[in-house]
Amino acid sequence: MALSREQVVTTAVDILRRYGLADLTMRRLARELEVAPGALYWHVANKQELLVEVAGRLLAAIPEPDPDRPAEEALAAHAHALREAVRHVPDGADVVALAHAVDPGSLRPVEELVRLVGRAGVPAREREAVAEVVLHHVLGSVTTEHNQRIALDLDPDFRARDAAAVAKTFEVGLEVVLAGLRRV
Amino acid sequence: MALSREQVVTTAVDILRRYGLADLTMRRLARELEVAPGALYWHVANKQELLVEVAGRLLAAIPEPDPDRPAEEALAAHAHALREAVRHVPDGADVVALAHAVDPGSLRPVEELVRLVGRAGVPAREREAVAEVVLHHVLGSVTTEHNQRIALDLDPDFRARDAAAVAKTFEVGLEVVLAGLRRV
DNA sequence: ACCTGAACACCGTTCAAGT
DNA sequence: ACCTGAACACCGTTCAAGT
Repeated sequence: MALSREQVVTTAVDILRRYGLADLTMRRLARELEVAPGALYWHVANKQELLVEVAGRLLAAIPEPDPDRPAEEALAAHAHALREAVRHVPDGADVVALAHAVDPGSLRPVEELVRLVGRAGVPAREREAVAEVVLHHVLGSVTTEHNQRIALDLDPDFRARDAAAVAKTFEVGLEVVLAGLRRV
Repeated sequence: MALSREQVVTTAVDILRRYGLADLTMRRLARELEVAPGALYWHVANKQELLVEVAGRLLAAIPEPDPDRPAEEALAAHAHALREAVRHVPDGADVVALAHAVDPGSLRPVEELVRLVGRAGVPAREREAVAEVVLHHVLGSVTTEHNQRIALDLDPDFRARDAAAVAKTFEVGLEVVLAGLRRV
């Protein structure tokens, strides 16, 4: 049976989940699918387009924000959902950041984030700016957390601040931004 | 006269300034220095280490924060200085983000940022978390700005929001974070 | 001490030619 | 329509051997 775009993207997500971004190469992906590398370019324009699709998949399970909840609460929940979607996939945050950079507006949950910021009272002109702050915080804190994990594995002296404290970083930062929203 | 680590790093910065990160390869760097690629590995352990050094150079001109200024004012000025240092170098924000990820604590102005957050009244336990929010905002907004410039060049229809408005994104986000600091 | 030559094990992408 | 084979133009890194 013929290869499909669907199949290409699914296998790409699989490689990412299992081995991380460094192993997600077009050639490796072709090997996994038992086709020649050139075959992929029938289903996908290039690697960038593939990564945008992969990022979409990572965030696909995030639920639409509940319109009946208080705006700020829904915003916090959405930020947590974004974080969780990306936290357990190696280099997941980088892939989403890349996709957002390459093709902003292509990620449904990011668009929802912008609308939530609006519901929280931020005027239309400033919504995207504030949503970017939240998004950068989510993605940045996940990356920092992963790197700290690596540092911990590599260098056992690096036990100064333990893993639980590291994870709390996210909450603190999110609270600062939410407090800022109330004041501006 | 023999090659030196100094010379290697300086030329790397040069290539980055002129052609961006995609062109900053070990082989290209060797060509520019008129040596074999292997020669670089006498002066530098690997590409990661080189990029950490390059990031340090990009931020080297940032002045130490003025201890006599009000904390919040000094913090805002420092954030602006970080932004300016990185804004005019193609992929400068990515290089700094990478260096910070690979070797946190290696960038003097980032350490100063943490101390400024402390001076602004954030308790020691939460200083790093908040400093990361500011740093991610600075680097993230520069990346977004650059990508928007590219989109503008590529697709003239993308004139919806003009360049000046795009640059203001940074100010809005920074104000939200500063307001958050006052409230938490 | 410092560098070259040559290799190893890879990349992303294109494209004529096949089915 | 969909894929292969083969090429093009690259990567980062290592290391024996030279000076």
